Amino acid sequence: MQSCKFFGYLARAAPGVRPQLTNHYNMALTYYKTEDQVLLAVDCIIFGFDEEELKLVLVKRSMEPERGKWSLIGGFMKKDEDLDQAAARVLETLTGLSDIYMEQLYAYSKVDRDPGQRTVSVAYFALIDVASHQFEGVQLETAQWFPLSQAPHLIFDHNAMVEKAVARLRRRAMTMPIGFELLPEKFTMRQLQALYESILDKKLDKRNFINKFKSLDVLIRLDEKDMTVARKGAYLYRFDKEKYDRKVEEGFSFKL
Amino acid sequence: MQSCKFFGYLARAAPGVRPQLTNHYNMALTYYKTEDQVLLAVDCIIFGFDEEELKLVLVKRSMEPERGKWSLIGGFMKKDEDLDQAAARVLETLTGLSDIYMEQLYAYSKVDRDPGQRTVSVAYFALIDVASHQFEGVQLETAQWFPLSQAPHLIFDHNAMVEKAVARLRRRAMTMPIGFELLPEKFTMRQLQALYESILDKKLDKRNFINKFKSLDVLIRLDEKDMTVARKGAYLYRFDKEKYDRKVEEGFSFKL
DNA sequence: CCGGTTAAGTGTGAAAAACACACGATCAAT
DNA sequence: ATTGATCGTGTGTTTTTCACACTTAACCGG
Repeated sequence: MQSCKFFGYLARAAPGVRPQLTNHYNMALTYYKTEDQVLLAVDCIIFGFDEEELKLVLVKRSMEPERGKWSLIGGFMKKDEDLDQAAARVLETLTGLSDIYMEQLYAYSKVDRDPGQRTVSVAYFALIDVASHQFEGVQLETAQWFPLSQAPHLIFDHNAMVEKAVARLRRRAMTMPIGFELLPEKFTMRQLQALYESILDKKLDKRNFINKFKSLDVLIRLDEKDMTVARKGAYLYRFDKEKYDRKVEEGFSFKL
Repeated sequence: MQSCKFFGYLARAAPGVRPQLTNHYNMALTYYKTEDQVLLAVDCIIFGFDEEELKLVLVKRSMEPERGKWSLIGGFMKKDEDLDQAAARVLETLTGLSDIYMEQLYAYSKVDRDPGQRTVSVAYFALIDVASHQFEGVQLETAQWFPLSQAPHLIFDHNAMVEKAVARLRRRAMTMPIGFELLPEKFTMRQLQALYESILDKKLDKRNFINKFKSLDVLIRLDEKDMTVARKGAYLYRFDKEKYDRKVEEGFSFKL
């Protein structure tokens, strides 16, 4: 945006001081040096859907102490990357998955949240379709899908992170037709409804649901049918990303 | 929650390693040492309302270079405080205001967002009633209220922060009767409506607005009238925090 | 090949919420 | 006493939401 933004924080901290051009750099160094630095972690709440229910990935700690304790996957942000990149890297490193929908959730910063060292953690949540994104790699010997309702106690403040992520996912689901990230490319209405039911944790009426979605006009009904699911077979649908994006720009609302 | 959470990140980073109980601490130190630390800043978007329109506080940088550039108020988080505390401290230091509604907004982390040094900034937004919270102190020689629509270009990514804060405020206003923070304790319906109109940036119908709020049942009409505002005088209302909190727990929705 | 079984697809009417809309009341100032 | 400014109020219309039950297609087994 601007060219020289060097004294942003300096200006605020010492508004009376008027440094000369000759020593900007030193002053900044001096100033910054007095400030504390902290470790910045990212933790990922990875939601998945597998035709039945909403799940999340947890990793089991395999060593003492705390053997048997579960945790979100996480890692530290490096100096040469931003938080989004760190979250994507952590996800890829630990699951082999890339190009996944991720969204920043909240920064957790309680002083004693990590007894090891002062760490601030920024939680991210990710959405993936379980079936079409099988994990690869040994890292995940310890990782496991948990049905949301059966998630165990987690270390640190990870349970709070999960709760907040669920709340966010729920709000997203109710206000915009998110959730396609959680389904395969082609899906049936039944699957979509099951997804919404498990996100919102309540039963929805079949007809009202389909009507609502039809009126949103972001689905394309294909000529194919999924014959495995019923004698009669169920139409497959595809998400119309273009129409969706156009509607997002127009700022459409959506209520379930 | 649990007692010994020490190896949370270690476990994830090196799942194959199984440290002995005797050297937990050293291993953790070694591990943590290899990770980068960064400066963590907080920047505050301070919204205010003064009977007419929505404003925000900006501080003018008074020294070269960048003289005349505006910025949000901000500062760095210290090791012995969390982000909420840091935000409250920054707000109090620079404006003398304490006990103000604040909410974490988003963490900004682009590598080059602050050319001075690698800094991640967590934005907070605050809501205050301009009239009953006059600034004190010299610090604010450089601070100034700006009507939202007339806010200037800001340093770094501060404009993006403001945009996001406005979006959040708008969503809040539409889904829960927030905004009482922005009004004096007693207020007229007209003021409340003017506030909502300036948050949502559109005209609302007087009768529908009052009906909507009446049906929410979180306002108490006082016997007093504000006679300055019209010949006839306008009823004063008070926010019923108890009822409101009860409703929030029941998870009420609200749409404007 | 025919009847039985299973899940899919489909539309309407009632209730609730949202919206548009206009005029009389009050009091101060002149 | 008249004027002017602004407050306060209620109803009818439209839109959205919700509840609800039967027919259809295809496979399966006898």
